[in-house]
Amino acid sequence: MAQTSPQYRYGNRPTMKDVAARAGVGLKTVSRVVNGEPGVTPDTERRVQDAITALGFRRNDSARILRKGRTASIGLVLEDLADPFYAPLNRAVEEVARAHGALLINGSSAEDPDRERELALAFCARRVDGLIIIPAGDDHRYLEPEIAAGIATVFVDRPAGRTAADVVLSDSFGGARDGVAHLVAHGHRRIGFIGDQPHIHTATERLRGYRAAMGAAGLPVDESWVSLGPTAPERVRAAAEAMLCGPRPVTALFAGNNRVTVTAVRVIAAAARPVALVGFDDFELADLLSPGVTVVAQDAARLGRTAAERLFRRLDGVVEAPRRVELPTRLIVRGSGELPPAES
Amino acid sequence: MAQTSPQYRYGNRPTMKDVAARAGVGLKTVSRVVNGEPGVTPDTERRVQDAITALGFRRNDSARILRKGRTASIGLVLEDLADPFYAPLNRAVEEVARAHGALLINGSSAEDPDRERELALAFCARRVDGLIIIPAGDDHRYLEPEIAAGIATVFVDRPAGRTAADVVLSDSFGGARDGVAHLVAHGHRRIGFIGDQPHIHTATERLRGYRAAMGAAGLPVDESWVSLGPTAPERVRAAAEAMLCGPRPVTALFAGNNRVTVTAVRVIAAAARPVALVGFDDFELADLLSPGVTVVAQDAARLGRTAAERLFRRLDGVVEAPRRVELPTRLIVRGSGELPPAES
DNA sequence: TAGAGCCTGGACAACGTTGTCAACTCTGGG
DNA sequence: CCCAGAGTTGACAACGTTGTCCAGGCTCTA
Repeated sequence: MAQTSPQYRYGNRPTMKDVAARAGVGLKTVSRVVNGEPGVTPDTERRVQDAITALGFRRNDSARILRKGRTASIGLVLEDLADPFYAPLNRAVEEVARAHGALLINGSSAEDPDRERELALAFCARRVDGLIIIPAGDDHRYLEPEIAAGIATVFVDRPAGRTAADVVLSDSFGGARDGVAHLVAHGHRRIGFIGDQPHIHTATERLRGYRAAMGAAGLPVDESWVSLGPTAPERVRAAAEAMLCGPRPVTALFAGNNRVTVTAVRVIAAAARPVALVGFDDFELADLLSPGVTVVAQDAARLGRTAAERLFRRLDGVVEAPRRVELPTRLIVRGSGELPPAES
Repeated sequence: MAQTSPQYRYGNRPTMKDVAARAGVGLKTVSRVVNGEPGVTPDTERRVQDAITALGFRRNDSARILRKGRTASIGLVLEDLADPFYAPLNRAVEEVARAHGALLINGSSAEDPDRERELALAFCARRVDGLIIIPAGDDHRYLEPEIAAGIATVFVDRPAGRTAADVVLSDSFGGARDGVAHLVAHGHRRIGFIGDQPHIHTATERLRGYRAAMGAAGLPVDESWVSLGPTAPERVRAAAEAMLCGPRPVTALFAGNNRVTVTAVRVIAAAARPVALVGFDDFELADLLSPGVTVVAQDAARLGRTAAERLFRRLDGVVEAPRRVELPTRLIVRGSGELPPAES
């Protein structure tokens, strides 16, 4: 059949009514064809299909959602879409969503609790079926009406604040403890810790791991060896340099996350004497630096996948108490942690 | 006022009607309060607000969208959310969207034209106001009804196929030409080119730049020095090793994108003799490898920002012919390109 | 040939919101 | 005391879809 010239009306799209009129059938018949429902003769179906292509019709999902209740979409609030640690997590969530036929809406909180809240609630207004949140704030009571109303919610990477909900975490404490123990095992006695801001759960957990390892080895911790704060390069650089040049200089550094590690590598590369380093989070090419950077690796993709699967299980109707899942970390030894201390 | 216990009904959220009933006002008055419209006495407003918090009401944006026509959301189809090159682009688009009060829906095409199409059309069904697409396929006529119906569309990183639309690109040809010329200037005569799959526009453009630089220097190109294909490490590794060990081994490599560069760095690090390298796309820590990797850098964030700004300009009603914007690249010299050829 | 049952198709209400418009209340002036 | 005008408020339709339900035509059987 020759396709007649499409009759688009700008900003005024054809609806099922238009298609029905053109095909000379009823409204519901068009709906049936569009949704592949049974009960339409092949001939009628073809007439409808022709009308659809001729008019350039596309179903309006807003109306559909309004009618059906479910939106087949989930929202993801993370810290920074562009962070190399969160990007794979994002992708993993997307894959799981796709496998369940859902779309993904996402946004970066930039560590701002207000922005996190704003994003999460905007997603709720869109009536996403579920939410995955990497918390920036530490009070998530604002989500209670939403959760009660049926929006499944899973927190990742950091626990929710003041709210019972599913959480998927990495073992920050254990990972940091093992990483620091590795440095201790190689003879280091004065080890610095540079981490993220103290209100971030993973930052304090890792610091706790650091203290645990030091304590277990009977090593005192000079408070000038500990620095928490923003991961901006300038801040980290200043902190590292202070530790390396202070009155009681450290011989090794433990970096609290991937952003810190990257800056630490730069500082150490420029340092007068070799400094051992272990970083939390693996990163691309870590093995090609010299020495290769020893890291405590967490599996960001698995974190995302686990959270998303948990979310969809809830959406599928599984009812159980909120659970806390903790994924193990893995120490990847590459050399930078094995440097002997410059002095005993 | 004491807050009465919330009366959430699971899966059956309160609507404006419920709020109106509880506050003892009309439906429209609730709407006015929710949207901050004028013409409501402070007393009435407070009654409504109380009812809202008591019921845990949140406006249903699906219904709102249906009624208003505009969705205040845009869709972004990219190749891979987790790719370190696209992640900043993604973030930049998000920032611009946010500045315009729009949400971002996104998805990865994984270089699959069908998946690109599926995602883009799903976004259209959601009635996004605009689309930003990093094309995987080379035929975008499927979008014509959508564009005609008013969905603004901008293509980024690669041009649209068979459709007139705004495009924002990096200067792949010029960048590759300059990068290769840099190698030539350092005495290299036999230079390999490893790029992405031939159906990808940027891949062929960069190859064209390579050929142009070689031609301009009067250097013949042995076809065994050119390899296009998937950027999977195995494929790139095999290609690089073949070029380094072949009958006419190359003394330098030009890597067609960030994925290729990373693998090339690994191969070269393990090679018997030094091999010069220039890569397209900058990457983190490129300066800390030894030697530092010389790259042709494109500004992914700027690419995304430019595209998004263009999109919103169209959404603001600016009418003009589709335009092609080409952003310059920048050669960042770090050392790996300056290695002399092993032999003349 | 009548009756039962199936298949196809369509009329209509409902989802939750916003725009239109009319009605109402209150103030102040004549 | 009435009226104009301003300021509030609410009734109602509409947005585009889907679920429910019924009508009409057909086939099949007795």
